[in-house]
Amino acid sequence: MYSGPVNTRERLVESAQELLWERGYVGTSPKAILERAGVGQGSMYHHFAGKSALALAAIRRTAEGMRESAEECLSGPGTAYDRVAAYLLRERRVLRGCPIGRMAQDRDVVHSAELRQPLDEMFGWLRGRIAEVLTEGQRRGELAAALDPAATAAAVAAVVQGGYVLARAADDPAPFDAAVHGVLALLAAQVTPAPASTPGTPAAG
Amino acid sequence: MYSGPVNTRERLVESAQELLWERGYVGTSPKAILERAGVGQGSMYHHFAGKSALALAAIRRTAEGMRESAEECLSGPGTAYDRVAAYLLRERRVLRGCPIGRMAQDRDVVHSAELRQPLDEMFGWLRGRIAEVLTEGQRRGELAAALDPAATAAAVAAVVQGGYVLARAADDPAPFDAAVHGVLALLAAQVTPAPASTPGTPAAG
DNA sequence: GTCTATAAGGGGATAGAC
DNA sequence: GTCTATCCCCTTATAGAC
Repeated sequence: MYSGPVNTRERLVESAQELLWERGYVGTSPKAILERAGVGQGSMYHHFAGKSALALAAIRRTAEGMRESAEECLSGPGTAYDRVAAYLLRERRVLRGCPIGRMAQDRDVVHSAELRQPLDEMFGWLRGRIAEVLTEGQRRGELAAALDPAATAAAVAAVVQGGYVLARAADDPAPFDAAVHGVLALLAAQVTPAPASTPGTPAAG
Repeated sequence: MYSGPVNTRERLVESAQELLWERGYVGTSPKAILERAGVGQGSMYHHFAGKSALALAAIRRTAEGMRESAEECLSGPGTAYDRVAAYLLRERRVLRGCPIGRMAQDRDVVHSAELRQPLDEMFGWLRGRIAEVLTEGQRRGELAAALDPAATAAAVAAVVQGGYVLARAADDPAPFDAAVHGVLALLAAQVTPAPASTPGTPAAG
């Protein structure tokens, strides 16, 4: 039973978000969206020019949500390593996959400049934000100076997206968890050993 | 102009391989396969029970090809690091994505035990094979003993799959290359420093 | 073996009533 | 604003001629 917003436009967008996540762009028909939203066909074509316009609204909203939840982890407390770990280890319904990464596999989405833009912005922001966190860690002396923040950030983001792929292929979240722990262990080796809380003041005499 | 095999069954399988790569399972119609292969509808239903049977043959063949080309890199010369690097750096048409990883995003494929099996086997083999290479590197003293081979292998495989996703979202291979170099740099830090060519025999007297 | 013909249903959009 | 009716083409498959 539908239990979302009363507003028709909202219901359409939310239904589209869910269906795009489950079935992708090609696999999602306007009819299926309407049925899930519980509205007639006329309502959709009143609020949106067509399938792609509705999909654009849905993708934008999903990307914004992802950005917010990622920022929550990455701006949290602790060291740079802690914050990246918080992002990598945050609870996910792994087998559902990433609603934005999913779109990147869809021909119609990638071939449309308009539909691809939210994906590009979202992942561009994500890589940049992780790189910022890593750079900050280097400035604070938490992370090895030799680390390339941009490349490492791309690797971190890629592990998440690739983890979803491996997990779905296996129908088991285990490969996702293994990949995340693998990259975290590699990153942990870049953490500067035993920094004194006050530089120049060894902890024990 | 079609320039593949003369054999009708072969033409169907190869056409299906290409279209599944480009458009995914839902996005690929029997009609499109027939047109690309240049055969009539009756031929397809003579050789295959239907769309999914043809797709299964195509997916199996693609998975086998990927396995062979990965094995070529991973069984090459050099240290464990060299062999993993060879796999990660091998030439790829990045924006096309991975033909097998692509299938893992497709609902109809993942929900069918039969169609998902080749994906599961391929990625399972890949993670295992990379883990073997890493374990061998540890035995030879090339890699830090603390490294978790299975987790690291999963991370390596995930970086490739996720790299494709990031690159397609950006319509630019750069994020793929950045991710690959990021994980390689992290792995390089696990390489045992300056092993003597003959243990106990320093290079210079 | 390979072809064309045919069919039942869905995809995506428009028209127009209410 | 929201609904139903209608349209044309595509999808997947079957039938049967050659």
